[in-house]
Amino acid sequence: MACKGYPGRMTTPTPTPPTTDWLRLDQQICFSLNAASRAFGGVYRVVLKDLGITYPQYLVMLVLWEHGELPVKKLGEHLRLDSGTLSPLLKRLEAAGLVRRERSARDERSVEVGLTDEGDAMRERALAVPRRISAATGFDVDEIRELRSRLDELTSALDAATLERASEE
Amino acid sequence: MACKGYPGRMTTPTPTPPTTDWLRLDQQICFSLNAASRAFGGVYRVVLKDLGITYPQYLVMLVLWEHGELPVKKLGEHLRLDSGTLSPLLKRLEAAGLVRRERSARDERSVEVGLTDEGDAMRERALAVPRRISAATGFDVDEIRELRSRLDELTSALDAATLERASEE
DNA sequence: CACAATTCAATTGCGTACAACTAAATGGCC
DNA sequence: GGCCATTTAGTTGTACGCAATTGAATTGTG
Repeated sequence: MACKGYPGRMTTPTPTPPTTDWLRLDQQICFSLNAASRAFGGVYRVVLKDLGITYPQYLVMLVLWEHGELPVKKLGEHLRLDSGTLSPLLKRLEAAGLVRRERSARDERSVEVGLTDEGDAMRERALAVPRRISAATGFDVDEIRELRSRLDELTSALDAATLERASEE
Repeated sequence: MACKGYPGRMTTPTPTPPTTDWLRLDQQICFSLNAASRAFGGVYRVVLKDLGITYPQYLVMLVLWEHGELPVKKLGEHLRLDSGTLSPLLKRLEAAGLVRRERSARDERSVEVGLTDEGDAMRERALAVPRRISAATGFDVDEIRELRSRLDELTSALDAATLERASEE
């Protein structure tokens, strides 16, 4: 590295930001959101170690436990994920023996994803997960519900805004 | 693929889940959180295209605009990120001409990250970003603040829980 | 001063995310 | 039936995020 020795500073650090500085990190809702999301990731990593799957893989299993066999497309709609993310993820779940993938007979473009016996059996063990996670948040059920609905509102608004901007071009 | 032809279903889709099914996707706060975080990502991707940086890179710039020159370690503390994430990210910002990295003279282990003139100048253009993002959320300032503090509580609780579990082993 | 423990950035390896593209299959439409 | 737009997974390339490791520099202790 070394970057040829340089004395002291490189640039004037913003002299005196106004009291309402819209660029302050702690003002950014997105940062709090991102941080909370990653903090959850940390807890799930610990809790899911028993099951040997990652958090996104756990989400896929949730959908399959709830809905049974499903084409990749539908899976992606439930999870907000596209095939670029799901294809390799599903291959890993398949390699782990938890799901099975097969071309649909009626529509050869579609791939149906279903649980193996082992994947189905994991549901029992997974029942302990939500309680452990819930305990880690320190929030009660009503607080969680409230926060959840707020976040879902936010997501809807953001999705709508993204589509608007995309269509402006 | 082909998976040797298989007729109909693969596994019994859970027969009749109890009314309070803790494994339902829409019950998971983490999913709402994750979805909101990625929805933000989408909006930022559009808004930040003008500046030619990604959202995590924008967060780094926020910290540098606010605090001026900083060692990688401190940057990571502000952002909850480690060198595994920051090192390559900072190299990209350096390649883009926005930041400069140099070994500290006092402590050769440490690398000081500072803004270039170009990086400092970008601050002006970035002032438009928070307003555009805020508009996209459809939330007013108080709602945002409320949500932010809730999320920060959540993050603290989750971090504490992660540390507890880690120390249990 | 010597030497072990610690600190710090970088690297490696793995697993998401997502845009852009490819290729196969399907469904109108003439 | 032949043809074209659309749908669907998969692949490629780029960029996080994080655990684990490496290697250099520093600090604490005798």
